[in-house]
Parts: sequence; structure tokens; C-alpha cells
Amino acid sequence: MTSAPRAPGQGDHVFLVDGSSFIFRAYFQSINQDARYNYRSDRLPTGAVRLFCNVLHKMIKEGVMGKKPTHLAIIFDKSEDSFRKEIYPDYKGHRPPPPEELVPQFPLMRDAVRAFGLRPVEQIRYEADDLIATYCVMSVRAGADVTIVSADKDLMQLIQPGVVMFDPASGDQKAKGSRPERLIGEAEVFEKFGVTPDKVVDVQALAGDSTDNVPGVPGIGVKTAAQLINEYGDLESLLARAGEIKQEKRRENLIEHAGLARISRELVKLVTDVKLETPIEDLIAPGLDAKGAIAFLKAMEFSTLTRRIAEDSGLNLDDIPPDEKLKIPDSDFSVAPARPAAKAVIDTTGLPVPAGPADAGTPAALVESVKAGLIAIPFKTDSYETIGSLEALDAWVARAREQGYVAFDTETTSLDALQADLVGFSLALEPGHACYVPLRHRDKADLFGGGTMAGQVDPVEAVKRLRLILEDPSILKIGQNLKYDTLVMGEQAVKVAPYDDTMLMSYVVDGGRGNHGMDELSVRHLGHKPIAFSEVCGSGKSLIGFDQVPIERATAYAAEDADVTLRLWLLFKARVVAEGMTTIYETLERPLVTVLANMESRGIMIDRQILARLSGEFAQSAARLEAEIHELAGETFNVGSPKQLGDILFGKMGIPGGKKTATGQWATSAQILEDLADQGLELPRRIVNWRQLTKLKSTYTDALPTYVNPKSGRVHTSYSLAATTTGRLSSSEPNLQNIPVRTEEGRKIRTAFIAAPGCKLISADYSQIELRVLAHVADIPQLTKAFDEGVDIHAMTASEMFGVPVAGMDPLVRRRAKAINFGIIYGISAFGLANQLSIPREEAGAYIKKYFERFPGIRDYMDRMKAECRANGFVSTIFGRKMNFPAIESKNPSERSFVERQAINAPIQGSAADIIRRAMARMDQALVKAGLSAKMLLQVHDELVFEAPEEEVEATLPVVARVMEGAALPALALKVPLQVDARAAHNWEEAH
DNA sequence: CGGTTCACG
DNA sequence: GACGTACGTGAACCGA
Repeated sequence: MTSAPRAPGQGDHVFLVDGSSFIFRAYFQSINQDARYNYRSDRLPTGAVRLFCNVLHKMIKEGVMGKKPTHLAIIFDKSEDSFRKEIYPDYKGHRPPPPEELVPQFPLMRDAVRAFGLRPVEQIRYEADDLIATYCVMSVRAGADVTIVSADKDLMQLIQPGVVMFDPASGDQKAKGSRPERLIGEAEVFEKFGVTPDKVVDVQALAGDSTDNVPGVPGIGVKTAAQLINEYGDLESLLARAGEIKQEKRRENLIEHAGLARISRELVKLVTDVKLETPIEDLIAPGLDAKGAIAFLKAMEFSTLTRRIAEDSGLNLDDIPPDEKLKIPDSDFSVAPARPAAKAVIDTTGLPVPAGPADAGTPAALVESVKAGLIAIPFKTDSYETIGSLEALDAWVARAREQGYVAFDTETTSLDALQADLVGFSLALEPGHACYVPLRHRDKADLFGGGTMAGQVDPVEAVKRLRLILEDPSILKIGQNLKYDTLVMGEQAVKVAPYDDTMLMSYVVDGGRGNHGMDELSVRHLGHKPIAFSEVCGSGKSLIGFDQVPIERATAYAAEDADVTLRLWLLFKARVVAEGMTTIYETLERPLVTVLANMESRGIMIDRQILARLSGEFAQSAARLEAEIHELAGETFNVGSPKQLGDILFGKMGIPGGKKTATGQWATSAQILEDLADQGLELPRRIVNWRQLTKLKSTYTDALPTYVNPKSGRVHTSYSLAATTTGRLSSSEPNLQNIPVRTEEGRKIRTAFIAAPGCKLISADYSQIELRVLAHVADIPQLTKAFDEGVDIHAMTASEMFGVPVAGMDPLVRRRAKAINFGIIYGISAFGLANQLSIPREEAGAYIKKYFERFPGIRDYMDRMKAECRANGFVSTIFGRKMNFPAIESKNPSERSFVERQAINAPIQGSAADIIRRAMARMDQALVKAGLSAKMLLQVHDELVFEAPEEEVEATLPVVARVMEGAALPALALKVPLQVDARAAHNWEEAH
């Protein structure tokens, strides 16, 4: 694989690859991908090397934009000792040390180059950029074309006729955050710097560069610099005539800091006459050394590329052993666990199929090392930076961009994101390294009460800078409960993408093992208790807004939160992958953040007049009932007090058969009162009715109007994504998942939920989704058949159990079968069923026995879940979401059987929850694709509520139904069809 | 702030 | 064999 050295000339094509900058980009690209690809089986980090090899191979094989190289050099930085440090000791002074996982990949990268039949080029005291510049200039002089493979802006100064830059596509094409390949010529340079390539250094000299710590002139950014250079021609002319500049501050700065500008220019200007140790003749491209490449790639365990090169070259893979020096020593390999299963396939609808069973063999070693690393860095509250200027903020923006990820947290005046004013925000780049940007802290001592505290950043400008981070597709935003911050930023018309949410990552790996709030996670995983919100803002009566908090205190609190979030992310990132939960997280959790934020910010319209009228009616009826109750009781008492009521009913009046609650009080639940009413007693009946009316009034008709947002005129609930043990959502403030529907009086409240003018509400709900899931997981042929044929499932159950025909069935018989069906889902017991149906326990027991005889698969399923939970401590949904039940180990039999019932119910409820989550994740795109403008407003476990323009309703209904019915696909083909009923009307009552 | 009750799936 | 009971939520109210 050797070719005779030959200098490039006319018609040749020289490729100069910036190996050093590529290493970093490949690394940050790799950590955003499925981590199982980022390590060799002995946990050697290789992700960046893999991406590097892919690009290297493509370049040698295909060239760039159809042109193949005659000369090719992969050029690296030799060490930190750039001659630039001699000019300016702080050059690149802010650079953090490279990530730990990247360090071993530096030498591997050079090994890769050699293995492919090339020579890595590097030279002491010079950066890769200088070598590239020198080779570039030599080649152009000799008449050759040059392609610089890099995206580094510092190389843009080299672009000229015959020289282009090429930014290769990053990583795997479908991977998140990957960029397409891109050619950079004069036009692109002009777009970035506002000048032609030969003037780029002058612009950089003025604007400086925070990532390399090039100072530039204070107060001058790229825009201003470009304008000045274009006006005055070049840097020296500008500095000579600086006195002419009109803007006072700018003029002074240019005069005062002319020296800085000249040093800066020297720092950014690339050296084009390096005395090369590797002569340009040696860059001659020899073609791929397939054998060497395969040996290397085998040792790295990059199977896809290994195979591809073998196929291309016609070599037999088995003939080539892995590179001896690099392969895993045999002794290690024998104990190394098997590699995890292949990654999920991406299907055409964009939702990945879940990976196989949990990667049980994956060592926890990585997680442990991450954890140890995190705890090793102490929390130092006073080390956090308070950002007091836009320049300081810009530096953080630049660092975030360079790093590719940043933890982010907003501080506001309210827990309600839609009523909150942004007071400040914090960022964290690495453990212990965080800042807070105060925007709107108010000085209470100010006599006029609204004075702004000193030392803050202009909020409008700061949000512009923040937008550069939050909307940058190449920067991963990391938050804890990011839905909140997404809503806050949404109010400023700023989007947040891409993102990770540590609360949700915790939920997928630790669902059921405690809550997922930040303070709790910090204590649990980092052994550190962060400053509590109440310590900063007080609580109850003494609660103050965050804008009243002194900035120093605010920094300690807010920056710490970002620091904690970043550390938690590093930990959960490793755990989510190690525990095989990536697909669950990415398909069932993460997409819901924006989906729910959108739903919450839309809100739903309510008719306050209807509610006010109902409140009046309920009040009147309740007052009448209350008078009658006092009359019947013979005394006035607080009807709303179960204690007083119990004393009257079972004490004073001496009604027999009273039951006590766990605390020894008389139980007065509706069930008990209704039993008494059935015995002909008037008082309990009236109390039941009174309770219903006062419940409807206080919880709904009185309360709902107080939730109307004054800005939108609508009601905005808040959904919690990580609150339940099963994967369901929960809704609060107000809870719109428990709006009455079961009674006629209650349903009236639904008529107050209305569509905006010109629109209708669409309600689409899954029919019997949990029973369908049960039919699937327990594999019950009769149930499956009944769902296939669309027959009445409860009637079928009754017919099967009691041997009566479906036609003309006694409603009582059907009701019993229905109760049993639901009981099964809840982990049935004879006691519970007896209670539900008000029948003797023996009778209930007999029904259950009969049921199990007819549907033996049900009993198998229940036993299976109990055993599984006992063995693993968790059960799973059909998509693989885990739900932990640590209390399954309990010695207390009653507690244990409680957990067993949970273990039976959870996969059913949880799978149904997963299905509707999948539907929600896809819904927006499906509607847009169909050209429809319907918007999702609410989710009620098995129902989605939309608002749609009247003229689009007919077209919307089938789209919604299709997405919901197909939500399990393609990950899973259920054994039963899913059925969705969708209707539209002007209010929720009629649509439902 | 825990207990009780009741609205929903 | 004991043990308390259907599964999952959130809100209002009482009373200490």
C-alpha cells in the first residue's frame, strides 16, 4: 500500500482533514447516540473513533462531492504547547480539560489513521490549523485544488478560488442532532462573518472569540466588526483612522485596545510557512489499506464498517485477525459480558420498536464510575458565577455551543408557568461549574417599590442570547421537569429543542422507587441536599416572589439547581442506557414534554355563565336539603362533618349496623348511607344528595372560574408526567381528569366546557382499552374473539359464565359480569367483588371460581405477574416500561397482597397509558400532515379532547381515530383491535 | 397536616 | 395462617 511520493500539481486534489476538531465533534455527537455503540465490550470508550472511521472510510472511498483525493492528510494538534501561548498566555485558557471518555480515544484516532494506510500529521508548537494552512497555500501555488475537511470557523480565512471547506455529515443519518454534510465557500463565509474570507482574520481580531479566549476589542461583536472592516478596508487602516468613528464608546475602545486587536489578529491568523516535518509529497493518497483497516476495526468491534470494507475489498473477514496491540486481551474478554442486543429498528412512522429484554448483562461499572466521578466533585455554593453583563453571558453561550449540551433552569415569580414572570435563569456546563443570570430582581428597599436591583442583565437582550442556546439544534438542553421551563420560555416565544429531562429519566429507571423531584433525587443519588426553595422564598404567609430574593442568594440557589440537574443527567444518561430503557424514554416520555406543554398553554374555554347559574341552583337545592336534614335530625349540625354526622346517625339516633373506619370513627361513606336509605331511612338519602350537590359546587362550579387565566380567558390545567406508578398522567390545578360524567346533575358541568367560536370540541375515547389489553396480555381466546367481532364484552362474559344467551339478557346478570371484568383488572378478591355487588362473599367467591374456570388464562396471568414481581421487584408494560414495587418484599401479609394486586393491575393500566402516550406523541404530526388545524387540549386516560374549526371536523375525526387505533403499531401487533369512538359538538357533554 | 369523602379513568 | 381488601389519581373539607 505504498505509492511513490509526489508533490501535488495541476489537476490534483488535496484533502486536508482537521483531525483534532473532528475528534471533539465526533465525541459530542457520539454521546447523543445510543451508548451501546459508544463502548467496546470491555467498556473502552470508542464512540468518537467509530464516527471518525465512518467519515474517513467514506472520504477515501467516495471523495467529497464527487472528487477523489490524490493527496490526503489527517492533521492533529500535537499538544497544548501552541506558539500562540507565547504571544498570549491565556490563549484557549478557558478550555476545560477534555472529557474523561475522550482521552483514550486520542491515540486510537491516530491508530485508525495508520490502519487505514495513512500517516497522521502533527508538529510540535503548531496547531493543526497552521499545518493545514501551510499545506493549503503550497498546494494552491502548485495549481492543485484543496478541500479542507472541517467546520472550524478559524479555517475559513483560507477559502479562496480553488479552496473549499467541507463539513461532513455527522454520525448516523437518523440520529438525533445529526447534521447533513455541507460545503463551505465564500458565500457561507460571508454569511457567517459578513466579509470575504481574506478579511475574516480582521473581523476575528476585533470581535474576539470566547471559545479560544481571543480577547478582541470590548464591545465589538462580529456584526460591528464586519461593518467596520468593510468600511475601512482592513484592520490596520481602521486602527489608524479610529479617531473618525462617531460612536464615542466604540472610538475609545478601538483606540485604547488597538494593541489587543493586533494581538488577537496574530492569534487567529494562521501560519502559512511552517517548516514542515512531513513533506507535502508524502501526502500522496495510497488508497485504502483494507487489510489494516479490518484488523483495526475488528479490534474496535465496529462490525458494520468492518463488514462493509470486507465486502468492498473482496477480503474474507475470517482471514484477518483483529489487531494484536489493540484487541481485548483474552483473559479480559472471557469475563466480559455479551454485548447488548441490536438497537431498535426505526420504522416508517418514526417511533422506534422497543429493544429486546433488559440488558441484564450490561455491567453497572460505567454507572458506578460516573457516580463516583460526580460525588468526587464537591458542591461549592460560593463558586457559582453571577452573570452581570451580556459579554459574560455570551461566553457561556459559546461554551454551551462548543460543548453541545448545557443544563438549564428558569427562576420565576410563580409555580404556575403560564402566570410566571421570568426573573432569571441558570446554566451549568459541568459538575461544579454553573452560573445564574439575574434579569428582573426588584429592590424592595426602593422607595417607589419597583426599583431594579443593580448588577443584572437586560432581560430582552439576555433572552435573545438564551434563545441562541435553547433553539440551537446542536445543543442539548438538560432540565429537571422541563415542561415548566418550556412553558415559561414559550411565553417569550422561545422554543426548547432538543432536550433531556432528568425527572423523566429518573421516572423510567426508578418509577415506583420514590418521587422524582430534584431535591429528593439529589439527596438520593448525589448525597447532597440542595438549598430548599422555602429557605430562599419562605413559605405560607411569609412567601416572597423570587424577584425579591437578593441576587447573591438567588445565584447560590439557582446555579446549584442547574449544577444538580447536570450531575443527575450524567448519572441517568448512563443508567437509562445501561438498563435498556432508552427506547422507552425516547418514545413514551421525552416527546410528551412538548406535547403537554402545548396542550397546557392552549387551555380550554369555559362558559362562566353556565357555571354561575349551576352554582346558584346547587346552592339552593343544598340549602333546602340542609334544612330538611336538620329537621329530620332534630338539631342543627355541620352536615359536612363526617364526625358529627356519625355521632348523630349511629349515636343519638341509634341506627344499627354502623361500621367504623380505621381510626375508630363512624364510617359515613355514600355506600353506607345508601344502604341505610335502601332500608327506608330518609335522612341518609338526603345527606347523600346534599353531599353530591356541595361537592359539585365547591369542587367544580365555584372553583373552575377561579382558574380562568386572565390573559387567555381559558382554563389551563397542569399535567404531571412522573407522578403515577403506572405511567398514567395526572392533572391538577385544576384537575380536568375528574370532571363529573356519571350523574345527570354532574354532567351539566360538562356543558360549560365549550369550543372557541367557529370551532367544535372533539372527544375521542378508546373503547374498553384495559379489557382489550387484558385480552392481549392474558391471551384469552374468547375475549379476543368477542373484540374481533365487536360484540358486547360484558354480555359475552355473562353468557360464557352463566350459560345464558346474549340476546334478551337480564341486565342484572350483565352488571355482575361487568363488575367481575373490572374486578379482574384490579386484582380481584371475593371480598372486593362482594362489596361492589352487595352480595355475600361466598357468592362472589363462586363467581370468581367460575370465571377462572372459563378463562384459565386470566388466572395464569395473575399468577405470572405476582411471581414476576416477587422475583424482579418490578413488572412491565407490553412496551417494556418498568414499574417497581419494592414493597413486594414486605413481611406484612396485607401490605404484600396489596402490592400483588398492584402488580396485576399495573401492566394493564400501564400498557393502556403507554398506548395513549404513543398516540399523543404522533398526533400533532399526523394532523399537520393531513392539513388539519385541530389541536389537542385534554387527556383523560383513555380519551383525548381536541378543538377544531367547524369546517374541518369531519376530516379530523377519522385522522384522530386512525392515529389512536394504530398507536401500538408498529412496535407491537396486539391480538385485539383497538376501537376509538370520536364525536364532535359545541360542548364536552355532547361530544363525549 | 392527616383523615375522610368523592369526582374521574 | 394471618391480614384487610378491589387499581390509579386530585381536591375540598373537617378538626386537631
